[in-house]
Amino acid sequence: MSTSTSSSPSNFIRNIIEEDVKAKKNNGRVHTRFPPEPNGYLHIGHAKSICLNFGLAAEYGGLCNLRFDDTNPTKEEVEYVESIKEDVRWLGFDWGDRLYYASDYFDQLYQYAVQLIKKGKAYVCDLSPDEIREYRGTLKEPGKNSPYRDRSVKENLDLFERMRAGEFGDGSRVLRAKIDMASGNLNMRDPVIYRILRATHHRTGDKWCVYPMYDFTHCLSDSIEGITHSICTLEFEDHRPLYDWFLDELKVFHPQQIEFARLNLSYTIMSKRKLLQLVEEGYVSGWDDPRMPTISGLRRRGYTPESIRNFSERIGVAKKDSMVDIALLEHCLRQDLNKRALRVMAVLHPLRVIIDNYPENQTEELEAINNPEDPDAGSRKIPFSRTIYIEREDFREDPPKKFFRLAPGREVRLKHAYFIQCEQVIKDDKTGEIVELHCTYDPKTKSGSAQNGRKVKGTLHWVSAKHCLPAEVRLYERLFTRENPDEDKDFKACLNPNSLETLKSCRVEPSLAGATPGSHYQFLRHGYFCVDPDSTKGQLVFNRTVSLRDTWAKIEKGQNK
RNA sequence: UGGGGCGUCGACAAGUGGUAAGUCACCAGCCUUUGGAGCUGGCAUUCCCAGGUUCGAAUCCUGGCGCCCCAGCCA
Repeated sequence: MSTSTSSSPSNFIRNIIEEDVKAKKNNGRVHTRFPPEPNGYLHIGHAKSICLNFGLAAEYGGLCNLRFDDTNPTKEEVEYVESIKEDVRWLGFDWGDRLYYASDYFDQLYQYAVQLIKKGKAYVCDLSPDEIREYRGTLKEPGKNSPYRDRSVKENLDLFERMRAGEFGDGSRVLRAKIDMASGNLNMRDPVIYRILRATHHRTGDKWCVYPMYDFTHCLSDSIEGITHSICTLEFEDHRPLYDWFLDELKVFHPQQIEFARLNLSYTIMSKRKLLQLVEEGYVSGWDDPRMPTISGLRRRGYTPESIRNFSERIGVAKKDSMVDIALLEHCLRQDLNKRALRVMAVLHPLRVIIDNYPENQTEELEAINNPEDPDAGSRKIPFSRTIYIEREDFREDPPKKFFRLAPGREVRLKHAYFIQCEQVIKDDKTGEIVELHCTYDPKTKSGSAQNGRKVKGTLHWVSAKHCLPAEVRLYERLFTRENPDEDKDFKACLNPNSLETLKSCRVEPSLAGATPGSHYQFLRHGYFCVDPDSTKGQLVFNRTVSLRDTWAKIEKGQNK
């Protein structure tokens, strides 16, 4: 994956690294890491971070670790670590033999804590959680010292050891860093660094009943791994002074932290907590529901790793809070799929068409190109016969201006086949619904062009009734109706009730028989679709990944105004 | 003056004292056996505002204004 440095847009992190390398800082070494907590599935926001960290390392000939920040056993599960590994791999990145867990460092971390105690820089505090909060003060008023702040080193060492040995109850005591209760930065007001928690950890089991807090763990884990550039999101800017304090007091390798703005995407939410809520309360079918912004959801929806990586590159990296238009993500997707997706014909809302002058029992095999964007994709044969299905919306009994599809008396082209002309409309006597069309074809227009140069405005896709395959098609719209669902008091209030439409009686061309889950196609004139794992032998199921740009829909919308 | 950040087109985003890149979106046209794709053109006399320094300021200085983050024994 050699994204050439020259073509990559400049950003402030690249500039910093560039200078560090030039100045031979860390001997010119670049080592990053992607540090997720295994408490949920990864989403597109994480993808930005993954691409950044792995991308930067690759670009400067460095390394990138995958490390799980697993310091809270009450929220973490192996299911999540497995999904995270799968997602990072799927995105196209390789952590080599550098798969780490903060829990691997628990012994070392414990020793670091002991060192702080010995330096008189940490103490065991018996205040209750409520009391700690009270003593912390407020944003504008300083806090006050804990009555336990001046315990002797000896007593602290003894108490901390007994905390670890399980002598005290959960939450009864904590180990705190002794810094400054009057600091304007709340993170510096004697933060908790160890708490007592009797919970089985997914990796260390019941070995520990004290667990280090994130702030203490994270910076020291980066230090232990020799991370040169600790890239994280903006909200940790306030924590940097604390990290600096730990690192300096302990006199260990000091990574450089750089903060950037997390990704916000229009019409979607990125909060793991809220995503979990959608899953648990059944608003979606799971973490990999194709409407979810999770990596697994995007994958099932039909997104490609290439499109996500390209997107990550194009949104840039900065410190400004921003909201990226989801149209950009969709653009990257279409751009990728346009080049690689095989074109096939599928009719989503079938309308029967009988070609009266076409021989009753004849079938022709017509040549169809697989992808006009890719000559190597070759071509295939598709069957044509007297009865076909076309898209219901491709016929209008009373066509509006600029509608150049089929209508009574009109002639259009059937893609790869013949020109047909509409002769008769058959309706249901009771409902008035159009049930079928009778047309005639011009045998001299085979493969779609007239010998006499006659032009036709519209080209329709179709399938042969006798040969087509049944299929289910799932159409997705954005999950939320508001550009920024987080602005709502209850983000679920703007959930889009029409985010999923399931079409059960679709017809697709026979070449799709045996299509495997995950494969991408362009349904001509509709959009890009992929085969869903729910497909069975008798019933193919397709997800609409993204629609094609629809100029007609835009025109018609304008006409109705 | 609690602390920390951030303000460049509708949305992203380069630019780091030499006279506003690029992308998405949008608009117009060309082309087309996908109303797809592609191609061409348009789209910030101005960079949150006001002063100042300078031959020259988005970039430097001063003062405002606006937005985001922080009071978990979560990460």
